[in-house]
Amino acid sequence: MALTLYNSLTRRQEPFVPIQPGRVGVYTCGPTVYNMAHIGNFRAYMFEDLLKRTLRFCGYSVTHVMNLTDVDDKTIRDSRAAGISLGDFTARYKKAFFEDVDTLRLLPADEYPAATDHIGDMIALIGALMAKGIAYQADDGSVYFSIARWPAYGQLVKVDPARMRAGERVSLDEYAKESVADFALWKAWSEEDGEVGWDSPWGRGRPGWHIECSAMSSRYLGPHFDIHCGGVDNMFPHHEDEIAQSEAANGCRFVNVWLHCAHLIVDGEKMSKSAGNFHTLRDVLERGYCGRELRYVLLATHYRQQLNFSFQACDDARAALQRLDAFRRRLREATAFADAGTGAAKERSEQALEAFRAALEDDLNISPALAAVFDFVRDGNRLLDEGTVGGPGAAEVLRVLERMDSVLGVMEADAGEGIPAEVEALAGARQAARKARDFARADALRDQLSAMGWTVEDTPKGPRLRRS
RNA sequence: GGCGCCGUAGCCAAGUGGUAAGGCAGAGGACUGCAAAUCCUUUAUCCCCGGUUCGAAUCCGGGCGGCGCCUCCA
Repeated sequence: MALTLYNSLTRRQEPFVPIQPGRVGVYTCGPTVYNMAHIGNFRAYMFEDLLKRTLRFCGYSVTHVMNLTDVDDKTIRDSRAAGISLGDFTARYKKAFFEDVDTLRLLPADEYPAATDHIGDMIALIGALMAKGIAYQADDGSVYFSIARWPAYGQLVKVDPARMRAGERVSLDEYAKESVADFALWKAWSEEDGEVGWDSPWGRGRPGWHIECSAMSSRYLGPHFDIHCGGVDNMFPHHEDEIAQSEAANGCRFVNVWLHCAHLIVDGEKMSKSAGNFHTLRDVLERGYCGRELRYVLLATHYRQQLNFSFQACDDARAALQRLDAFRRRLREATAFADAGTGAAKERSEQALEAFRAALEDDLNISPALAAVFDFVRDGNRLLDEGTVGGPGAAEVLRVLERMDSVLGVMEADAGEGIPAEVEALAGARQAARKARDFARADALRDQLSAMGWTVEDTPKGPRLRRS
């Protein structure tokens, strides 16, 4: 079996074939840095993280580029409202974004190009389109891409330009365009832009939204690369326009595989500020959940499936993760036990890893992948109960579990498990009380430990302490 | 109006022609001094109505319900 992915361009699942053997270039649409990213945004970044980790798991070397949109209507509007420069304003949210990326254990991209650092690349791209006569400058001073002069337009979304509802959501000042479907490449400076603007062959202004992704993706990945991702809402017009601009300017195919993830909804409803169900990562953390718990929630639904977020789901995730943690803890301990033979462990491990791999290779089918993990946990626990796994066998099982986690990224961070001397002493006293069959005292000590946040588990090999 | 997605146990969620994975929660049991952890057993007329088929959650038609995109929203 090999990796297959659902390509939005062909609307079918197809084998993934990289342009260069063994190497994959991935571009993902990143945040517009004008506020805190919400959990819906992170759903998309989580899916991209899963893709990236799966590609690596399958042996590919991945180059990942994620843009930061730091100049657009909203960043300009809100920075002015805040009375600070665009750069100072977006810097705040860039910082917050990277903190969140870290909390959610998203693997960092290789490049995070910001739009404002690549204005030159965009001007060059627009220049190429002007030279080819595909773009034009309208009476309002802005430069537009002419769909009429690019018949290949509309590969991703089957839109009929004639059917587009002119005027409905098109601001009046855009009537300068030759056709409603034309989109801005360069927006002429206007009063609301304040200090923000760059000089160009078409006068002072700023780039349109779509052009940044075309310019920055080809800058870092070349004009033709493997995979481009984003949320479904970006298919049209953003990605459609990117394809048109890039292919028209560069004269070659832009992207081989387009992947889009479905949206996240909350308790069955669209997430919105007015509905009061709008959550940022920080909101979730304030409710007492940790990054990996939200990570699990965002990861556990297939990316093309609408994800229904709820705090119940966070609770479920916590319990599921504790099960994984407990299993790993047992395995760690068991590596120190006597060798119980590696046959059963090895066979079961290979089988589990294969099932896990097969599921992911099937368009990142996470549910069966997780099922493979939990089946493995159950069988592994059974072998541990039976005492048929120890020493090298346990190490083998542990190795496979950690290999799985290289994709999931949800297991307990190692943390040296430092047990305070005081806790250790109480546990020792409790054990002594148990030996003396003074159970009332033993239970009192256990309650005391519990109040301090520690759980005692009595195993055949002695008590085990863990944070609860 | 155009394009598209979805409806499977109390909750989340796979499966897309041969009588239903997995997680959480619940029930019973084993283990334990009691617990915890773990294991075993157990919990589904697959939204409705027709149709195709030897056989449908799975394909087709029609309903009902939820969600998304249609110019800068992941």
